[in-house]
Amino acid sequence: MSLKFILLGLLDQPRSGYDIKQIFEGTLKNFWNAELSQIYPLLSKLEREGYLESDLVDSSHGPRRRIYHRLAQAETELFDWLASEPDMPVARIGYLAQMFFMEKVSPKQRCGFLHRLRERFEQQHRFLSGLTAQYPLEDFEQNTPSQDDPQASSERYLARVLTMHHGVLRLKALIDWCDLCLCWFDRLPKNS
Amino acid sequence: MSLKFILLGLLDQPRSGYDIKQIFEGTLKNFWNAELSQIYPLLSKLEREGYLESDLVDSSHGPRRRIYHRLAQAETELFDWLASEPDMPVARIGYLAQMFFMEKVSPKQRCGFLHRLRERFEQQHRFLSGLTAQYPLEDFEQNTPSQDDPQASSERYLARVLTMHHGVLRLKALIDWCDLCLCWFDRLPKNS
DNA sequence: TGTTCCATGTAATAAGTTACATGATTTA
DNA sequence: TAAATCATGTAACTTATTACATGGAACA
Repeated sequence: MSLKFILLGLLDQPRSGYDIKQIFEGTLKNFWNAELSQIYPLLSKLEREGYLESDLVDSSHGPRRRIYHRLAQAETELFDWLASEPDMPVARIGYLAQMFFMEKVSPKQRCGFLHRLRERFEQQHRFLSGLTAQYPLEDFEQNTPSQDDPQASSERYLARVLTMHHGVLRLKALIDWCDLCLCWFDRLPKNS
Repeated sequence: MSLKFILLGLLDQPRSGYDIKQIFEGTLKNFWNAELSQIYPLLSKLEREGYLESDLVDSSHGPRRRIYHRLAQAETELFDWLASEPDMPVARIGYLAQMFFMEKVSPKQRCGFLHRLRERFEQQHRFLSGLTAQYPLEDFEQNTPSQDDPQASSERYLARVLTMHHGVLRLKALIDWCDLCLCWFDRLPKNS
C-alpha cells in the first residue's frame, strides 16, 4: 500500500512513470524500490480511481510520454497517510536468518560471510556519508540568512536530508555489529 | 526463497507447522515472520519436492499433528545457502517513505510522528536488551569451564545470541536518529 | 456454556519480480 | 551499423496477507 502513497507524493509536479523510476534509482532506493512493471499499472489504476489524470506529450528526443498529475483526492489521502501511524511492517532480514543458523558451518565460512556482509555495509555507508556531507544540517538553522523566502529553499528539504542520516546511523551500527560478531567468533576454538 | 531455508533450518529436529509458527512468534519475529497459511502449504510442497518427510502423530491434548523431519537433500541445500552471499534484498522502510514527504505537514504533526516512532523503537529496544542480558557474551569465552562437552552448550548458540545484539545496536541507532530529527525540527520556525 | 488454545488446512487477494514485446532516437 | 537510452506496456510467476472453514480439548 505504501507504493501508492509514494507515487502520489512524487507527483507534487507532473511526471511520467519513467521519470518516477529515475527517482527511485537515484535517491529513493535507500528505503524503497519499484520496477517499471509495477509502476505503470499502478499509475493507470490510480487514474481509474480518480487520484490522477494524464496527458500524452510528445518528446523532442524519443517516444511520446504519458505525464501524470495529481488531483485533490490524492493530496487528501497523502496527508492522511503522513499524519497516520508510522508504517513498520514485520522486518524480513534475510542475512540475519542466515546468521541464526550460522553455527552449522565452519568458523572459516562464518567469518567469510561476515566479512562480505561488512564490506557491503561499508560501501553503502561510504556512499551515504558522502551524500549527506553535501547537505550540512547547519544550513537549516533557523537564524540563517535567506529567511526572506519562507516557502522555498532550506526548510522544504530538511526531512529529506534527515532520511539520509537514517541510513548513515543505521549502517554505522550494522558495521559495529559485524565487528562484534567477528570479535566473538574469533574467541572460539578453530576446530569445530 | 528465504522462508524455504528457514523452515529447513528449523527442522533440525522433527516439528509440526504449528510448532514452527510458535518459534516465529517467540524468537524469530525480530527478523522474519510467516503466517500458518504460508507455512502449511510450503511444508507440503517441500515434502513433495523431496526435502522433507512427515508422519501423523496423535496428540495427548488435541488433534493429531503432522510432524516433519528433514532429509539429506535439505541439509545440503541449507549449507549451500549459509555459505552463499548474504541475502540483502532492497530495503522497504515505510516510515522512511513517510519521512521523505514529511515536509508537507505541520511541525506539530511531524514531531508527533517522530515521537510515536521513537516510542516503538524504544519498546523493541527495551525488550531485546532484556533478552540479551540473559545470555552474556562472556559465557562464550573459550577459556571458560565446561570445555568437557564440546558439542553442547555455549558454542552452539553464539550465532543466535549475536542476532539479538543486531537488534539492540540497530534500534539504539534508530532511537538516536529520532532524537536527531526532533532536535532539528525544533530549530525550525513554528509557523509553517 | 462460552472462550481460549490446539491443530490443519483452503481461497482470494495484494504486492513484487522476471521475462517478454515493441519501437523511436541518440551516440559511438 | 551496433549499442545504449528513452519510453510504455503485458504476462507469468512468486511471495505474503487476510479471510474463511473445521473441529477437538481444556478451562472458567
